[in-house]
Amino acid sequence: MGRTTRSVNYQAPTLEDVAREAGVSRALVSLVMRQSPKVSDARRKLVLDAAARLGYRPNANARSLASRQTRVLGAVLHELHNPFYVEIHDGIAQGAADRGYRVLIGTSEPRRGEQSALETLLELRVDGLILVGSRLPTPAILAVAETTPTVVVARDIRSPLVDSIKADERAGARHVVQHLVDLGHRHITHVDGGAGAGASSRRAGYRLAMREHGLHASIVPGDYTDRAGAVAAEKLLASRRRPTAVFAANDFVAAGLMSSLAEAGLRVPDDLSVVGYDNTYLAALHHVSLTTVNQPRPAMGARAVEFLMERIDGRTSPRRERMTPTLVIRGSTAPP
Amino acid sequence: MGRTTRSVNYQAPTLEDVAREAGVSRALVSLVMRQSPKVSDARRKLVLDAAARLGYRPNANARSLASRQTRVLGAVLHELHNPFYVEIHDGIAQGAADRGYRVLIGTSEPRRGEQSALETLLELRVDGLILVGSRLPTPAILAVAETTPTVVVARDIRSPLVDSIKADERAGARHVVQHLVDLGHRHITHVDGGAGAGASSRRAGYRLAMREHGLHASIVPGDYTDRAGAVAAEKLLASRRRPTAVFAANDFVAAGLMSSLAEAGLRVPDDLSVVGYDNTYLAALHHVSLTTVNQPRPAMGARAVEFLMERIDGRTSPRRERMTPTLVIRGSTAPP
DNA sequence: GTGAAAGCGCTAACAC
DNA sequence: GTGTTAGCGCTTTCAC
Repeated sequence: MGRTTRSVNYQAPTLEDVAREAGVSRALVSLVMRQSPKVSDARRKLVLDAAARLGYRPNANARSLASRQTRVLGAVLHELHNPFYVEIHDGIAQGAADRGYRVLIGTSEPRRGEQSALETLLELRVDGLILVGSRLPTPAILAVAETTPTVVVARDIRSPLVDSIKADERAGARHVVQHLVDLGHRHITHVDGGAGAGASSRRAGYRLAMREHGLHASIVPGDYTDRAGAVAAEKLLASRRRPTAVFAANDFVAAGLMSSLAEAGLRVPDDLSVVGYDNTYLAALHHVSLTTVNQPRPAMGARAVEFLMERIDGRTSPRRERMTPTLVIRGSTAPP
Repeated sequence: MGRTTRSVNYQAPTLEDVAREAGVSRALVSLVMRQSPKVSDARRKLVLDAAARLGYRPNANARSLASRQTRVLGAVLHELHNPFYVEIHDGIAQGAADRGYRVLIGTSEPRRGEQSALETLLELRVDGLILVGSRLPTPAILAVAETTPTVVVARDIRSPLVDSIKADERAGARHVVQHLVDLGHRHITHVDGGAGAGASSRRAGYRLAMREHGLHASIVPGDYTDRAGAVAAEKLLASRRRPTAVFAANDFVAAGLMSSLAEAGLRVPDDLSVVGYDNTYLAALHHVSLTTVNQPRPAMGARAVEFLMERIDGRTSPRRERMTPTLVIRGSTAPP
């Protein structure tokens, strides 16, 4: 095997090396690499062959330093574990690829803030930024938007500096309540999502809908985790007046809830109806079969890229888009 | 509001701007930014204040061009949707942060190969690369390792150029078979993971264990998706000789399997035992309660960073680590 | 500690 | 079409 690793102190070939190998000028190589049309096919091939021979790979740092653009979009997902965000990212990746942009996801230690992820991306001077489900304080986001085109998804920000895309959470929550009321439920409890993206709107929508139906709103605090659902279940089981239906802040909460309920011997939907939110694959599993609210995730991501492109191209007027959520009825709801 | 966006043609302040603002030389600012100890506290503060006033953010491109290192690690996850890979990434993020490195995840359009994600990271000249569950052809990985320190997780590569970390899948599969045999099963079918990372080892481990017990191995082809599980369930239901237990390639396959089984009116584990693999949160959901094999995911990620650091520091001898998997027994298995 | 000077690998005018 | 030139924003000797 001899010299095992070239990795250490390996010197990547440069434009200049390629030019020398091909016997042409550096400028010509640069033009070829940038796919300029004003290069003869013969010389192009000459250069490309030389580059391939050397294993040349353009240095993005040098390139963006000189050109003042990176053709890279930065994405920060609040949670990599939440399939909801990941599916939004699918739309982002697709949209970006369609336009010849790359996407990099900034990450940070588990749960240690999005700020550091953001910072990395910013130092790289990405051309634009998409924040998915961000829980960053608004001022922090605005400060970023001041310097870099920014759009937020699954969160609302009212500022001319950023565009936002989210589903109409209030409407989604109202659909849920309407569905349960139609089934005959009157005692409907909401386990909320705490500070999670969209949680306050879902809570507000629930409150509003309950009032409209002349029903009493009752809210158990939680967050977007199945753990929160389990905790909430215990509270519900211990309460004097058990609801006949529970509207969980998202599918994870609902799953945690259902697990604890099952452990306690309660059956869904016979003893209690449960509704989730987000329509993740979790909800679709037959064992779970959760009635839930669907948001057009990939479409939301694709739209974010669209808005971002417009901003990169100079649009300054803000865009705020509300996508329409739909209720997906499965087996976790039934008449009381 | 006046001029709404500064984003467009916003000119980020440079080292020079900070130096001017602080009334010092550029070199001093550079030293401060790199946290050099040989700067007096007074001058340090002077510079830091000026930088804060201007909203200065170092340009990573310029920095890495000059210093020939980025302090960034690139990660490529085969699938963002698979919580198994994401939890490995948690370990990576943690390990990297502990050592002052950043992590960027390369992405590509859904399902369109890891190669383009890799390319982006390589052009950025990341200091090292971690491939998680990669399905890239080995030569492609070796070509990359030739130029950049590389380690693979949840995949094995025998080459002095790359380190690898994976759990002992064969052992995991044997645990599964042993458990089922102990329960009294003799007709155990394996729904495999096709070309998935580790799938062939799980298959081999299953085969081996079955032979050791003098049992007949029977394999239904699949891949790492719940869809594959559903398809396999139909095949099993249609077969003359239905097994009493199924060992699924991973938890997703198991979930799909259980869903289809439930639809067909079969009960798990009463009519059929099911075992998964990976111990994702899916398996832990009470509604699923899947017996499965656990791999120490965050530890695997952390170890990957450790190896990568050694390689970046110059180690050239390869490391291959096999982590020990453990069987997690839940409610999906019972005597036939 | 501090300042000057060179150069990292590339792009972008600009002449030829 | 092709070659020349001047930076992009930073780090890194090296002399002071």
